[in-house]
Amino acid sequence: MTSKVSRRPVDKFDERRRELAESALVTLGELGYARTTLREIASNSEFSHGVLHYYFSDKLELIVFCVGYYKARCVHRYDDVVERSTTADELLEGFVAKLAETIVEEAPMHRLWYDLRSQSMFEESLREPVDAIDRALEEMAWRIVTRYAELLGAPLTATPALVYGLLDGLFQQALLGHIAGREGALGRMQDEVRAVMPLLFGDRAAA
Amino acid sequence: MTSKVSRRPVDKFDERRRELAESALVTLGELGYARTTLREIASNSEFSHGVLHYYFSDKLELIVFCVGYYKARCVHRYDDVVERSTTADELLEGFVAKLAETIVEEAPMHRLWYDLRSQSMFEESLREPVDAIDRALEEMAWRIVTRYAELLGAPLTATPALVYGLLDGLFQQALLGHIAGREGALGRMQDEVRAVMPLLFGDRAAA
DNA sequence: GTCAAATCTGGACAATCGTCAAGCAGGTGG
DNA sequence: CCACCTGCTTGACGATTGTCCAGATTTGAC
Repeated sequence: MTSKVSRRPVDKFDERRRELAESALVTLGELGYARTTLREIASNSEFSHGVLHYYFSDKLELIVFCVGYYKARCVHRYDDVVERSTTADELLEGFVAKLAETIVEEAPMHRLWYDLRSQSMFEESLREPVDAIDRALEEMAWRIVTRYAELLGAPLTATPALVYGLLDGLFQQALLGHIAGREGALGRMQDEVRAVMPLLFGDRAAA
Repeated sequence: MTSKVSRRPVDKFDERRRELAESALVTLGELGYARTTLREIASNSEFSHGVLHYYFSDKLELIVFCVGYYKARCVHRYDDVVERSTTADELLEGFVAKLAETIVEEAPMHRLWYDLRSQSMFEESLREPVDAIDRALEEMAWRIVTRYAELLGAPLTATPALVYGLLDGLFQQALLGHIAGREGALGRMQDEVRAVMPLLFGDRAAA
């Protein structure tokens, strides 16, 4: 109906690629980029290790595909908070709450992200897809602060790169602290974000 | 003369360990943690690969030793600027200049640092030495901003963790941009740091 | 000079990796 | 029923890895 042939190889093919990418991301989140092997990925799926070369020409292509697949699900993590909030304070509190929540619930994915970003400084092939995610995350942070400025009614002088750099640095430190088991790492990060956000705006920031 | 026995095995032993750590750091900076092999480290030194197990029980112990060795040389990178500066503006300009300079001249070491810090989220054994460096870097950043506040005569409300998180985030983005060959990445970071520093202080920050 | 300890070499080991290819299962079209 | 394509399994390969060790070499004490 949708096409002349009843079987749609492209859809099936891509669907299985995504399924394998899912298993690969679980493994990558557990072991990191360096220690992840194709056999371990396969053992985390319902297939054998040989099938990976049927759907991916290369280990690197698999990783790159995973990076892109990972991107799609995480760059809109705060959209709900941004859209639903009606006051600046509500937005800020919803934001810091979700920041801590995602560190607790998705720590393996976040440490994988920082691992891959580090690897991109050594592996040329990773730079483009990694940079694409970094830009998408930067836009995500920008959507938050512009909406915050709107609700606050204060002028926003910072640049997207500045905002993302600041928040990402605080987030990374909190993730490190949380994985290392340091108590209060998340709460401290929340306080830091609460302290930083008003600084990005004009004089009315005391609210 | 310096001791009863003319031969000092401990000193010699440690001296060679440092020598090998030097070669290891060169290799690690080029290839990253994942792709660095003991044979490659040895080929970057004047010894054969077997000697590494004479001075280090394990590959991991070698890496950990390298991390600690690396720490000693980098945490005082800005001490000169801090001590020599007589005005707040001079300190800030010296700081941002040195930030860009170290990215250009020591990019392999910095990407290695971020690589190792990421690995510490997967490898338990790396957490303690990595965290020690992170704390030392935090203190380094704190020395800079406290001196800056002193020269500025303005109150400093931020915490060490906040200051380090912010600066480290901006530094990391600049390093990524520089390694990826993006023009203006360093200059943009310098502008961002110049914009952020005054925000950490009281109202007199417009200077 | 002699001898033993310290130092270093280079090859070998098992384990593990990415990759590949030959072959099996199962459904589809003719 | 046969031929065929797709999806998948299994086992093997060459290469590379960390590790270990037997022996060569160097060093320093006497």
